[in-house]
Amino acid sequence: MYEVFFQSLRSKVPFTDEELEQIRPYLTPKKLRKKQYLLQEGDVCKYACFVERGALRSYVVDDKGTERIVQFALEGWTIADLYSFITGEPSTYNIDALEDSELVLISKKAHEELLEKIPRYETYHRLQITGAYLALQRRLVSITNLSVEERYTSFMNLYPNIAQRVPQHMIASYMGLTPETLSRVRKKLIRS
Amino acid sequence: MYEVFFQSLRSKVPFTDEELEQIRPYLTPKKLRKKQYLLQEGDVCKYACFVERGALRSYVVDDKGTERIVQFALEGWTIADLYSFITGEPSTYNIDALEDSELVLISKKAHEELLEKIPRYETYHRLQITGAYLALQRRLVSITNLSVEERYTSFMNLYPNIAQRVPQHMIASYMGLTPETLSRVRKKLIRS
DNA sequence: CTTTTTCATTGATTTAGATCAATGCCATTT
DNA sequence: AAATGGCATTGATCTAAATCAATGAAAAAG
Repeated sequence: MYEVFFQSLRSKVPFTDEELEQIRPYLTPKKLRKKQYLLQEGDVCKYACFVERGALRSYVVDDKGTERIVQFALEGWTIADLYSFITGEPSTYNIDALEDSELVLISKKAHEELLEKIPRYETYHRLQITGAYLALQRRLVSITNLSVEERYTSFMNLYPNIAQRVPQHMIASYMGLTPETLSRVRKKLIRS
Repeated sequence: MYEVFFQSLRSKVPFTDEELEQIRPYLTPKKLRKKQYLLQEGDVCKYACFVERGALRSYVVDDKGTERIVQFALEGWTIADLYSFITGEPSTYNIDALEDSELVLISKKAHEELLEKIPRYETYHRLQITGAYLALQRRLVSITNLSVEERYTSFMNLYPNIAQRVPQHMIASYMGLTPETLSRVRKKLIRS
């Protein structure tokens, strides 16, 4: 169990085997069927969630009831509402499974103890956050600087695996477009 | 020297005085006059930059030559092109001073040594990145979920200090609007 | 003090993308 | 096999913001 997670740990920071065994008891496995929720708006985000298998998404719902996808997480990715996780405030996010999934959960208490006791865990976590920050920044620049066509092709190049597994209207939502607009963009790109 | 920076360190992590003195030699002071560049597109970002006094911005230039402001940094903030800083690749960002400024620079080498030698520095840096990540995420949600009016008022509430010191067209650029549109939005808000 | 330059505002027009509405296609369910 | 719901596509229309253009005011430079 936890193979993918341990592999991720190892690939970023040179953990010893003992360290990994120290980490193990802090983890909780969880399975989620497609469409089941990990977190619902209004609840406190009690776990950081590493995806071993499957696919999740986080999204917010606007006034008109439209879902806006904030993040996808395939295997090897981590997903949570970090703000709620850190502050303990109710979340404005929903997180649910797009496919049957196997997860590794880390509670806030576990996370804090790991940060304190295992310096390399802190390093791992720092690298993870840094990667997430850089990805977000790239996304922000792509939103403000690229045409919708460019954004779509850049998304497809960056995340071909997401594109294959996720329905198109969710990609539209992630890109901040309506499904109709994305459909027309695709048509235009295919023609050219 | 470095008062604001040391104050920032202390406020987030309980450094000892000795630790702070260990950090000091890794730092480089720098003054920048208004409009001078800290980083230009195509150069490698060699320093992470903490603002002691003054104001900086980072921006990218699109095909049409329009500047898109990515970030403002007033005193107490850190600014850099983290991607270029980490990877050593040429930057796509420009960073320049909006006012005469006093900075604390940390070279990549210094940063890496500090991360290794002073665990609390790693913790400080982790907390900084986490804060930056959360701010970016809030910004992304505000772009995709809020009307332009709401975004503007939320920006003004969140960063009244920036609004006071920075010309309006730069705020428009930061928000991804033309100056004309921002002007009209303001007019509308004042009337109501 | 005068001359530039930078900046904010306002108006007229254009345009990209949203919205509204309908159709057909799979894939499940029954 | 029929029925249902989720999904992508297409068309017609609407709208928010961009663009183009001009004016003034304020700030900086000479």
